[in-house]
Amino acid sequence: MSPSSPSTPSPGPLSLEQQICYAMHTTVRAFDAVYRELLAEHGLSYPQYIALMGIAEHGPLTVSRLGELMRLDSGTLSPLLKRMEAAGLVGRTRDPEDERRVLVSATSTGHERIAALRELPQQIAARSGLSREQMLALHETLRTVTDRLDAHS
Amino acid sequence: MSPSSPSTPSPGPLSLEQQICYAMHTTVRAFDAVYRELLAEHGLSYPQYIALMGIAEHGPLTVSRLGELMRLDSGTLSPLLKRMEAAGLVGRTRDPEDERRVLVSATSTGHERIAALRELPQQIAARSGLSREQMLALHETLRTVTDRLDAHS
DNA sequence: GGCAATTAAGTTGTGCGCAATTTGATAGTA
DNA sequence: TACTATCAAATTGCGCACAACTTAATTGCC
Repeated sequence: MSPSSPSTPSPGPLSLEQQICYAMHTTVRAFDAVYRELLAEHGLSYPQYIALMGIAEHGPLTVSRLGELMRLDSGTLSPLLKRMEAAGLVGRTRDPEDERRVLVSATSTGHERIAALRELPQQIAARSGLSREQMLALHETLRTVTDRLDAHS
Repeated sequence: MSPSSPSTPSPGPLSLEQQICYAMHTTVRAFDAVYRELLAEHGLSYPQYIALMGIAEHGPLTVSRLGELMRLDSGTLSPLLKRMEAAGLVGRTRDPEDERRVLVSATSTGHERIAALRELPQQIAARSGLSREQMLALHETLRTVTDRLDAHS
């Protein structure tokens, strides 16, 4: 009987290389390295780049709203935003409407930094070697997976 | 002119949600949460699970070999392996052939832990909601992307 | 043999990430 | 009004990750 037969769903312990978590882990490491390289000269880390993009695009927003966007909590965002504030990229002010909230917005320096990175997505796309169709397919698959994983919890 | 016309490759700064790095970041966060939940009762973190799989499968191997497999350096692996040794999951011994090297191997407890996690890949696959074909396609795409990203450096 | 160059792990410092807790502000209710 | 509950952000503690450096062992070359 073939090991891929439908009647043998678990043909022994799955090898590491066959597991999706391993593939994801490996790909993320590779992406990380490339972003690190391309962002270094702009003084941004990969999470900072995503945060700055989100802040610049979605206007002044609260820490928890940014947290929903990035799937990160205040334990991660608070120190990250303080570092970005110290770097002059974002401003943080208490919301006068509700002093519990902190509104984060991009400074002009922050906007300039994002503008200077206008070409980054294309650079990454080029390095990834995926066609536009493959890129869209991957994007769609990632969105589907994320939604499904979320649905369970 | 349509914004997706071939003659307009960069129709203004790309929105965060359209960027592949954002999709990857989001998906990884979602996967992380699920692995964290399923591995908690086994006393393993996600990186420890991958490391233990690799060690159990690829026999006694050096720290640097494991580093190639996981794309991590000694700065990450040394403390991680020490924690796993303290937990009784792996053994570390200097290679008598070359005292610079440290050979890492899974203890019987480590093998048992992996055996107890035999069903994890299926559980993850089920939660991800991808068909076998979609899973294989995603896997293939990830491998391709990783290879291409590596090729550039 | 002696000695510089290389190699393998480990250490230090900084940043990202989460769980659990704390601080401070708002909302609700007696 | 006062008291409790809830909510937002920050803090603490621990683990993962990399860059840069250190330590110790091996190799290569004289």
